[in-house]
Amino acid sequence: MNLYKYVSEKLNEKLGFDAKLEIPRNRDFGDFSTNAAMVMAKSAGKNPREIATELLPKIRELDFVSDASIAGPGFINLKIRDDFLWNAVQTAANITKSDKPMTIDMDYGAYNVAKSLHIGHLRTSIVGDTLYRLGRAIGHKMISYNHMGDWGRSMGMVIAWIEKLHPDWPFFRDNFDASADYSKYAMPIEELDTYYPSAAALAKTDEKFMERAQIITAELQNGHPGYNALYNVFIPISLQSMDKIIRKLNMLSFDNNLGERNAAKYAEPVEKILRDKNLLQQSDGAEIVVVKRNDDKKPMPPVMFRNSREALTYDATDIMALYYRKITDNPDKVIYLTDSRQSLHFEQLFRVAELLGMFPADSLEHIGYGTINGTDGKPFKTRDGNAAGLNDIIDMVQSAVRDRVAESGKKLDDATIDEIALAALKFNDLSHDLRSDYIFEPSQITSFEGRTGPYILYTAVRLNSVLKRAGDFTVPQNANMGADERNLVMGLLDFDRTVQSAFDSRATDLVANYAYDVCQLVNTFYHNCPILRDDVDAETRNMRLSLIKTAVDVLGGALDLMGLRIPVEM
RNA sequence: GUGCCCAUGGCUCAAUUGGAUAGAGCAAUUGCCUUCUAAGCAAUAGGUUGCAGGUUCGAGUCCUGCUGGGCACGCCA
Repeated sequence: MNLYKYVSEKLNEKLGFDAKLEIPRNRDFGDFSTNAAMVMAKSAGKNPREIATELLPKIRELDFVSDASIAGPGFINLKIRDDFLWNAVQTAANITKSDKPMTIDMDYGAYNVAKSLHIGHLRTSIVGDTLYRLGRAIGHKMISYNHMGDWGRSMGMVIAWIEKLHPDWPFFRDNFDASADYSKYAMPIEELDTYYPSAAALAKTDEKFMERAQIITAELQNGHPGYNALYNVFIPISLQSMDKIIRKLNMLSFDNNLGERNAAKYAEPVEKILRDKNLLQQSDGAEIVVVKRNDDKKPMPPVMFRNSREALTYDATDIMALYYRKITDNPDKVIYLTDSRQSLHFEQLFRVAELLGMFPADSLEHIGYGTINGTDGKPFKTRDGNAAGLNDIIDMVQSAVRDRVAESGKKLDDATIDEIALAALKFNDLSHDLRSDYIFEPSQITSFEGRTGPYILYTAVRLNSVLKRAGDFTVPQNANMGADERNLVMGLLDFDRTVQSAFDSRATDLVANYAYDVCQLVNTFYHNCPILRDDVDAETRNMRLSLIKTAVDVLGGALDLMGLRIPVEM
């Protein structure tokens, strides 16, 4: 039930005017408020309060309105009838499906093969997963892509490094036998993870090594059998390690783990379209697509399709990936979720897609999120100055929860501790505005007072505990609500609206902050309104129990959208 | 140099996308466990929304200029 939408539509219908319904910041003003009179006054050249006085009787005719009054410069404040609210709140946890469902490709994660996940992958993973769940809940057909970095220079670096370690391995021989089984060359993930950083460090000082890596990259892409066989040895190892983190973060698994390598298969058809449309140009030995327009005020460099060493760049593979999605999903929208530093790249990419006639500009969307910084305001690093690994961060939060539990004398199993830790980590990430940077302070994440994920879980756990003790109860037809109960009802009735606008504006922080707001209302109610005490009469008890049930459903719904679960106890 | 983004109590973040008295959490001070889980509730204190103009019934939000910060700008992804 989307109360906001319902009231808004009925009100506009009654007034014959498209007014904007607002929820007053100050609840004393009423449940809803409209500025219709002030907007109408402008075109009519009249006093807003005068018009408001004319509108008031009409508004009072609406059956769900218990009171309407004029305030301030001409706001009309509404109060909703309690019996209407009580009836409405029974379906507060339901999410309204979209009346025009779309097919939406979501590109997030973008994990790199043979490079362990680090803090830079945190937001794209967590927020991407939540956006996906939001879209799905609203009824869109969501298709997720982990566009893996599995075909670029880093692959050449890793292979070059292995060549350095094991020059005697068969992959590097001229008489390589592609039909043999090479699975015995598989290395543990911990070892594989060290290859890229080592190679990258060496390449910085050793030009010859860098050159070798570049040659290998090009040869790999052109089908060199030995390199491809070796590549096929370490790819599954890497995929397994990604999968482990995905499960640790309680993310939905990707519908597609298809990256640059898959995209590169479509080089030919894409290049043909580019040539047919006469879009490819030679420049300094490279092939480029000019995307600059005459009316551009900002610099708009060309898109690099193929570099002077004849390797495909990520510009090229991104175009091909888009082509692949067009011919397989034919989506209404493609949403990319990456670091905001890639904004220019995506603007260029979208222009190429438009030039190719593949996707209109408004069907492609890039959401750029800010960086996660340390207290110094610079990208978060571990104490030794390295980018913090995702596994290390998760472990750190988990051990902090373990300490906290030990301190309190509670006994919780490992699964519960992991769930609490995950809530701390994910809520922190989701509750921040996507577009801005935020500061990641381990001590703040791991202290669980106030505005945190554990606070939300704790609230839900307490509610469940009451429901469990209470046993069966009946939902009363009507309710005589006090202020705390009524405030909670209004909060719960805002769930559907929040979900809708969170997806519409791609703002996952709305869901997280909503959950927190509801918890505050719940906890005030919980504190002030006894339920199972002997002096509470049956009618009141039933009313409060049904309210708690709905609150758990709503909180559970919000938590589910964040990929979190309510523990049994904590 | 060109362009994009940001600036809100001591700290970390909000503000229904132009609405009414700018709200939370942390840190500080204080009260509440013989009551359904105190990871909780309640109270006090803390603000010229970076600076200067402008737009209108109304600006933290929109426009202009300035100051300070972040980021990007063809052969990495």
